[in-house]
Amino acid sequence: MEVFLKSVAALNDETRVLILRFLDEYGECCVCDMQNSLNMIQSRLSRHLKILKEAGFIRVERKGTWAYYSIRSPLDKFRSESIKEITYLEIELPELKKISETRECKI
Amino acid sequence: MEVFLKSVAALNDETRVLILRFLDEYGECCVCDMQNSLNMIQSRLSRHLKILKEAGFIRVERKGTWAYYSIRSPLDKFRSESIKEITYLEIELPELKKISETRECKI
DNA sequence: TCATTAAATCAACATATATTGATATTATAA
DNA sequence: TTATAATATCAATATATGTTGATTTAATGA
Repeated sequence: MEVFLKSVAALNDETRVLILRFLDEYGECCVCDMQNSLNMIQSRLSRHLKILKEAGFIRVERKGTWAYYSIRSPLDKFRSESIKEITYLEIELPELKKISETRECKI
Repeated sequence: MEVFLKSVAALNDETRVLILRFLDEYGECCVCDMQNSLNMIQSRLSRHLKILKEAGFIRVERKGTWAYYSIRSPLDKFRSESIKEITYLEIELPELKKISETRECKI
């Protein structure tokens, strides 16, 4: 029950649904790129990434000061069905702005 | 997005997960029987039933003063996967107390 | 019509969660 | 080391949601 409710609670927020959709579309992405692309302030984004991570939807890999997030793989049936369902929603996805690669983050 | 979030929000509560599991196990059931079986006060149960109904998980059929709730059928993929996932949770299910049939409700 | 019963809704309150700006942590490089 | 940049966490506040007891609504039968 606890694990299920944690997954469901993580899905129960428009911001997090958008983040999942974003990562599913563009693949691994660092926080500052998401800040830029999704136009979210850092603390807000960080909070939601933590919730999604602890609910088992995403994973992090640290590379220096950067944290790269991506959809966890493999996902169990319920989580992957959830992601699939989110894909069907046809959310308007902002374009990916990869400033991290230019070494000009300074967000 | 709105419909998806409504479904997810409906799942995001231990009480409602239990109600779904209960209805899935025992089939159509009236409110007073659920009150008794699940040991919930009427207003609480009624609120959760409404949320589940509006999220598309269950349906009601009125028979006189009684309201019979059951899992809606057919369910779309996400909702039926959710119900399936809930079944796997192995929730301890209280037994069904069918007092409504004895005509001695007076709850 | 009036009383009774099942169910729905309301009002008050308590708890949980989201947002923001400020601060802390961690890694890198000068 | 010290400064800087990326990310995480904290504190304060606002909003959403759950619980309860009281009230309302709707259907039935005397």
